[in-house]
Amino acid sequence: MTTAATAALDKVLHLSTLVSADMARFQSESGLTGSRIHLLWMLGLSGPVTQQALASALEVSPRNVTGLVDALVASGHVTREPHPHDRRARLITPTPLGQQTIGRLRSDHQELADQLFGAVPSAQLATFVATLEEITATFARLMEAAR
Amino acid sequence: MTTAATAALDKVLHLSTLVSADMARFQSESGLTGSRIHLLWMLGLSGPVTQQALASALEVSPRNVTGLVDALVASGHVTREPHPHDRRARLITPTPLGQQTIGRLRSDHQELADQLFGAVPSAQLATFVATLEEITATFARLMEAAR
DNA sequence: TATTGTTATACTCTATAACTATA
DNA sequence: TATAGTTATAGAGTATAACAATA
Repeated sequence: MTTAATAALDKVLHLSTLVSADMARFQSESGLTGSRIHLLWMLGLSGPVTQQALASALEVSPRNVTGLVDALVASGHVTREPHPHDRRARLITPTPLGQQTIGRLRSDHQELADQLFGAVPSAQLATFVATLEEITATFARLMEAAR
Repeated sequence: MTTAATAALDKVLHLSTLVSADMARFQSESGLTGSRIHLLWMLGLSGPVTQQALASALEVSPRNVTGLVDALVASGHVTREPHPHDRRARLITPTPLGQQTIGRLRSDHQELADQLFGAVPSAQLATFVATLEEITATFARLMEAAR
């Protein structure tokens, strides 16, 4: 028998799958991969940063960032510039093409959000968001306890 | 400015991230990878099937399934048996170890669902699920229209 | 002819370990 | 000594194309 709780979790996972599929469309249109898009997104949030900072933000090894940045330099989305105060480090900065891509990521994200939630009455949306916040907080507590 | 809609979408994505992190725990405990777990999960839903069927269910190439099944045979989770009616095909069947893993996947899934949603009042949960269904349906329509 | 699965080849993401240059 | 990044090496997932066996 399927409980109401498992049905709810399954629906959350299903929506995640759909959102991932939507992201795949952006990937094929832009010629970028998911990991490179993720890096660009983070770079858009932070502004120019070192590779170390990207490795922390993406929760990935420094070596991995080297590869992703190599690819984004080759495709013209970012530059590796000398760090002004630390000659060991490099500043990763979006090029105009990179900035344009980040802008499209943001507008697509906003557009998707509006399309999905625009028709939901605000009281219902408030309950939805409050529930999400509750279960996310519960989850964080569970993972904390399991650690 | 962040709209209510983007805030809602961001929270959904955040929860997805947390669920993925939880899955990573199962992976390290079982020694399996995400893709192999996904295959086992599907195999549990379908019962013994051909690799073609798995490729369709996982939305992945037949070549990819060959590699995943190779690994799961090596780790003792599934067997490749001759198909009774079609000598081209192989039936992939979980071993006792595979069945036990599928069972743990299911019980962990159920337990997680209960932990997350168990404390949510049923009226609130109903609104939550109804909202999820609405936006999922909206999404399906959008993707259909874009195709 | 069409389908099932495999071999061949290649790209991407990912990690750890050893190393260089700098702090 | 510690940190930033790269080179070396390796494993896993993924794809396409060519091929063999069978339908």
